[in-house]
Amino acid sequence: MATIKDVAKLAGVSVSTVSRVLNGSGYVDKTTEERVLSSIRSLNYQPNRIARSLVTRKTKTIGLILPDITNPFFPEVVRGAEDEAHKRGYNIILCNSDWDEEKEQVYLSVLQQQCVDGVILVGTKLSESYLVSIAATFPPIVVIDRTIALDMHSISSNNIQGAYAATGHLLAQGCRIIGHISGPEQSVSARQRMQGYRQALDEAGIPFLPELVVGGDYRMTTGKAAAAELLRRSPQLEGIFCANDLMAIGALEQLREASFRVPRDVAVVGYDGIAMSRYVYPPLTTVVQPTYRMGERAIQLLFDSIERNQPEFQHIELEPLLEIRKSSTRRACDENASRSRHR
Amino acid sequence: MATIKDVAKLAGVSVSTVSRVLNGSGYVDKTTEERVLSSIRSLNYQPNRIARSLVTRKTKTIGLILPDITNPFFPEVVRGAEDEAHKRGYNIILCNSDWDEEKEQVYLSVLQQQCVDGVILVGTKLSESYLVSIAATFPPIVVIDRTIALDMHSISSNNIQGAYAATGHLLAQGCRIIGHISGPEQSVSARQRMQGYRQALDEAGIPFLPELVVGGDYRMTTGKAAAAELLRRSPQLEGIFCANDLMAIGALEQLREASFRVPRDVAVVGYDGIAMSRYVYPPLTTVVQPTYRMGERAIQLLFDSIERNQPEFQHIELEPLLEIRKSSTRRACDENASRSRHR
DNA sequence: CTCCCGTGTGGTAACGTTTTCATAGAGGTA
DNA sequence: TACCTCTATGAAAACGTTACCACACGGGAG
Repeated sequence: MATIKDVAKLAGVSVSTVSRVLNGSGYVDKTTEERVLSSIRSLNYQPNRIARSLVTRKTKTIGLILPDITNPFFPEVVRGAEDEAHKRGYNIILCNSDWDEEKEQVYLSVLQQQCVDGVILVGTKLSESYLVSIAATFPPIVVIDRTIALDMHSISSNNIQGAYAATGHLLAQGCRIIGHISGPEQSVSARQRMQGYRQALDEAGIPFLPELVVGGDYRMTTGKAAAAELLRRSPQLEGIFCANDLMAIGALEQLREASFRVPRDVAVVGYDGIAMSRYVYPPLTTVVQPTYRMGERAIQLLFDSIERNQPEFQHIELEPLLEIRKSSTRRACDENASRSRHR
Repeated sequence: MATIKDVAKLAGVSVSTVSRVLNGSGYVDKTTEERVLSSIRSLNYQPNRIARSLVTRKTKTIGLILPDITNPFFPEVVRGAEDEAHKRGYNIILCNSDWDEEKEQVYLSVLQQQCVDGVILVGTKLSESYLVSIAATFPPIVVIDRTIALDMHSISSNNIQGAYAATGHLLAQGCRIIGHISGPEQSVSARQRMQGYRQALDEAGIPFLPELVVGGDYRMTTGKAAAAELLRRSPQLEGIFCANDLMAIGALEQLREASFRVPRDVAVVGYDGIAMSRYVYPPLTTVVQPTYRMGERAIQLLFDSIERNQPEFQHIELEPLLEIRKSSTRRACDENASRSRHR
């Protein structure tokens, strides 16, 4: 690989001048510039980013830590982030933490050594106090899918509102006995979705029954088991609101195996709006989160922090959107074949 | 951030000694080592990878270029690669090329500037000659999902064999008029799958009819349209072998909308084994590719090239596996659908 | 006694950039 | 003429490591 010195030698100038041409900084004569550029071309020179990073202390690299890229909620977040990063000349380093705090910490430390310019944490399990404590020695951090009150960027969607809309929809479909398969207890968003569920029941004057809530962990198999448990506890069940789509899909499977008809016997609503939700049978009503936008916005926030040096921390809350499909439309469930929206 | 100099000063030794402790290279006295280690701890020192990379010319970073992380075939490949990379102390830089040759080239160049130690190309559209031509000036490259004959690592699964098994399965189910929704023409794997399809028909003594093949591009909507076209051309259709699962899922949707029963009227088989395939209705028979393993093996190959300096290029071919589900089993297809509960 | 080798340590030149400072000519102004 | 400013350029010091070389000490072999 040719270096800046080779270019300088070939063009008959000093490395300083080549550097100035490269960065468009300082004065450089028109004709020398052309000479330099042609040397660059003929040597097929590409500046070494590592060397550049060492002196500028910027790597144009952003670390993205998420639980598991295999989980269909995350790829779109990543895509949003990567697209936006690429536009701005940044690269993304991907890390899978498996919802494991320790692994998250390891990755954070690796990223710090790697001198990334920023970090995006999706669905982190790290405590707010820990995050705030490391923020001082870290490049800017954006937390997605979790609201951090203090000195840190965060992006989330309004889980309470989304869950409230989902449960409200089930009520509007005539369901009165509505179960909830919740997310993991430590998860803030899971708790918020539960809260939205309770709030909707409250406002409809329906008492909250603890036995109608089964704890899950966002995985498909758990959703299936939870649905079975729910049916065991309350055979009269009319609707299930699941804290995410994967569990809802597991629930659909259980219902089918137990010969319940969806939505006629039991209506089901999920959460997240993963691509798969549209193609299960019956197509799953779900609360769509703006995942792509979340990744995109995260990069924008980091960019503002890094390049514009904007110190104010932003807490962005995006709106989730209830997308009604067949799994919950009891009124018009048989005749109305193509009511679902296509994007 | 503390540097190696700070550590050296605090421990009362030279930077060389600290470096030796850090890398476990050369002689260093037991007690000095402890003194250095405790200085490292008390300063919370972390070696700067950028500086290290500049001199060692190794970044412990691997670039992974794929078409679109949002496409459910890829996350598992990425996960396999990332897990294996993490074990070995490497990081992954993720790039989405959108099946766009130009974007692939841009990313390759960026990765080269970034001095990655290796590159994984998944489903690249770049020509073999181009790849071979850049290989000389590049870090080691592994091509996944494409066999490169020449001087380059490659990992693929046997597409002909997989497609042959899929089509053979449809024949075994009694299908005689079997359509094929193919992948993009430029794609080698797509052509191979077509070849396996033809071969199976051949051996069963069934003539190959060009009108039973509709060209697709691996996307769901195309699969849907292609299925419609296939039904228009040949209403007697008994089976469809799709070159990937997404198109198969699109086909299922079309068949449902056109009131064909799957698998009784038309049996459907997909390819890839994406997670979603299990949860559509009816569950999709598919040729499962060992995606996780492909990513994993790719890293192993790169690792051998980088650290062990093994020069021989390997062409690994993994076995795909036909996973039979309801979308193609014509014998026992009805019972489940009509067993709904009445109360 | 001398030589050599194993051990332990420090000094310093890389690595490929950017950045800061110095220099110098050209042209304008007082 | 003397001085300043603008333009154009080069030299050299960073950036934080590793790697190479030099040196010193002790002890065993000859």
